[in-house]
This record gives sequence, structure tokens and C-alpha cells, in this order.
Amino acid sequence: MKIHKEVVRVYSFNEDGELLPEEKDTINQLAKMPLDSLDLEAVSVVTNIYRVAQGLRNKMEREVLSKHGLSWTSFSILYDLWIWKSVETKKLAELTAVSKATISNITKTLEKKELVYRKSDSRDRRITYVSITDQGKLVMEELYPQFHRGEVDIVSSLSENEQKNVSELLRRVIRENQF
Amino acid sequence: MKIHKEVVRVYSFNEDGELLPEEKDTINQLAKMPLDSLDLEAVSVVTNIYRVAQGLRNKMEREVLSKHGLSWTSFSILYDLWIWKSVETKKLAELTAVSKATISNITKTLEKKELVYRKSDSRDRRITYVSITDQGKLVMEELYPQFHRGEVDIVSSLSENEQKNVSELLRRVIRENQF
DNA sequence: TCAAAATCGTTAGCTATGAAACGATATTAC
DNA sequence: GTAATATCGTTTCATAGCTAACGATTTTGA
Repeated sequence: MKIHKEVVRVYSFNEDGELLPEEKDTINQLAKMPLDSLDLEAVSVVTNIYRVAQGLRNKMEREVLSKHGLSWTSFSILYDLWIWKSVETKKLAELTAVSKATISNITKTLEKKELVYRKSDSRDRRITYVSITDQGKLVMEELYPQFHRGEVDIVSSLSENEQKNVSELLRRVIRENQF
Repeated sequence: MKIHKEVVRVYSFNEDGELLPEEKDTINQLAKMPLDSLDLEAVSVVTNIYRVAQGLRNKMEREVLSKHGLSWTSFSILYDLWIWKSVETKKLAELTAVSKATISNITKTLEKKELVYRKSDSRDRRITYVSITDQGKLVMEELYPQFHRGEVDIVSSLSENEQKNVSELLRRVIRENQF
């Protein structure tokens, strides 16, 4: 079963979050960017966010989702179906923000595992509803508490205030960028 | 050409970063987790991090990397080769933290685009070096400044101090989790 | 010295992912 | 009323990504 890894780092950083001399040199000389034109703080923020996000995904897939052979995306689709019971394919694509084609493929896989089933609308035959099965519910009831424990775990080195702080700042980034 | 999107959200949140009533109900009733046992702050941190990370990747792939048909991962491999000139396949896999098999496939694609070339070691024939071509260098010299502008852009709604703050907290998360 | 073990990169086989094309169905315009 | 248009989900074809198996080497150990 496939466990998606993909912790792709762009920069090579040392432990203190500093660019290596080789990186500075290349950027400086080849891209003709003087070092004082580089916003190292922005580089650092962006890189750290990305690294945490991928670490998070890896940890969850490895420690929780792999038990039922689910990828992060499969899990998030199953989560949506758990919450909303029955959702049109189109709506599901919007909720999870992946393409219709991907939804089509993933629900097909989930259907093979008998965690969801599909049924087309009797009035408008273009529409297909995807629903969670009882077995799918059981899986979510087992996995969700573990998933949540993982979330708590990951940020446990931050105090409650620090967590609030990070959340608020990130929410601002999300809002400003319309992510 | 494929542009990786994948903004997979697990939770459905409202604009203020609150779980929807339907989510609370399902988690409460089906997973038998009383709401006061849920760490909503942790959920919020983790979700916001993931959302920013994916927004970042999407924005870069859409606005910068697609010009040369590069995915995030291809770009990061090309970046490493730009910095280090010539790297063994094995080392490249460690640097970018993807599997050797993936490196093999991606460098094959990059080789088709004539941005890199491969050559095996004459002493130890098991080893293959991947190097950036002149054309690859040109692409990086064009793309890197745009990539960096994107990074600066994304966090521009945070002050310098707030950026430092986020970076430091995230670095703690990275360190504690060994991400 | 030479067989066993380790190392390295590629291939095979799977899921995931997107864009674009397609086929079926509904809606709109005239 | 029917032809053009729009909508929806699937299929097709490409890359990305993983694990596991493989083939070619090199190193090790007795």
C-alpha cells in the first residue's frame, strides 16, 4: 500500500534556519541577486511552514491512516462523507479542493474497499451522490480519535498562547492570500 | 502539462477558524468524543499550517514554475543541482527527502527537457551523478528571483517581528518532532 | 581467492493527481 | 420543438510518488 511521503525541501538550511554559504553564493552570483535584496525571514517562514505541513502529513499517514490503507486525501474525503453522509461528486471536489477526476478515481478506490458507495440521481442522471457505508463509519470512528491525538501531539511543544498566536498569524496569511 | 494542486483540507472550518456544528456533532456523537476532550486550538494550528503550505505550493506552481512545466519537486531538485552542480542520485534523494525511485523518474523527465544530464562514476559503476546543464542554469536564473518574490509576497501581511515569531515557533515544532 | 553480503540505481506495479477530451443528460434560445 | 449550449462525471494520458524486486557492481570475510 502506498504511503505518500513527499517532504520536498527547496532550501538546504542549517539547524538554525540559515541558508548555507553555497546557497547564498549561487543565488548571489548566478541569479545576480545581492544578498541584501534577499528576504531571509520570508524564506525561513515559508520553508518552516512547508516542512511542518509535510511532516504532519507523513506522520499521520504512517502512524494512523496506513492501518486502513488510506492516503491523506482518501481520509479527508471519507471525513467529509462522515460529516455530511452523502455528497455529490462535484461538491466533494470543491470541499477537498481536488479535481473532479481525482475524486472520481479516489472514490472508486474507496468503493473497492467498501467504505463508500455511489448512486446517481434519479431526476438528474448527470449527478452522482457518494455516501459513506456503515463500514466506512466504523473506520472513521476508529481512526478519528487517533488522528486527533496526532494533531495534539505535533503541536504539544507550544503553549496554549503560542498556539493561539501561530493560528492567528497564519489565518491572516490565509485571508490575505485567499488560500 | 501537469500542475500539482492538491489543497486537501481535512476540516471544513468557517472563516474564523471554527469547526462547523455538523463537524462538532459527528465527532461528538459518532466518535464518542465529548467536545471538551477536543483540542480545538491544536486542530486550528495544524489545519492552518497545512492550508498555507498547500496554498504556497499551488501559487508557485501556477504563477512561476508552470512557465517551464516544472512541478514543485522538479524545481527543488533543479535548485539542488543549481547549488551543488553535480550530485549522486542517492544524495539527491536524501536532500529532497523523496525515494530513490522518485528521483530516478524525475531526473529522467528533467533529462528529457535537457535541464539535467546523468553520468555514471567511472570508478564505482553503481553510482550515477546528476548534473545541471547550461540550459538548466538559465531556467533557474530566470525562475529563482520570481520564486523568491512569491515567497516574500505570501508572508507580506506579517510584520518582520511576526515573521520571526512564526519562524521560531515552527522551528520548535520541527525540532521536537524531528521533521 | 572467491562466495556471501552490502550498496546503488532502475524497473515494475500500484495509487494519486491534473488537464483535456468525451459521452450522457439538461437547459436555453429562437 | 429542436438545435445549440451548458453541466456533470468518467476516461484517457501524462507525471509524480511509494514499495518491493531486480541487476549490476563493489566490499567483506573466512
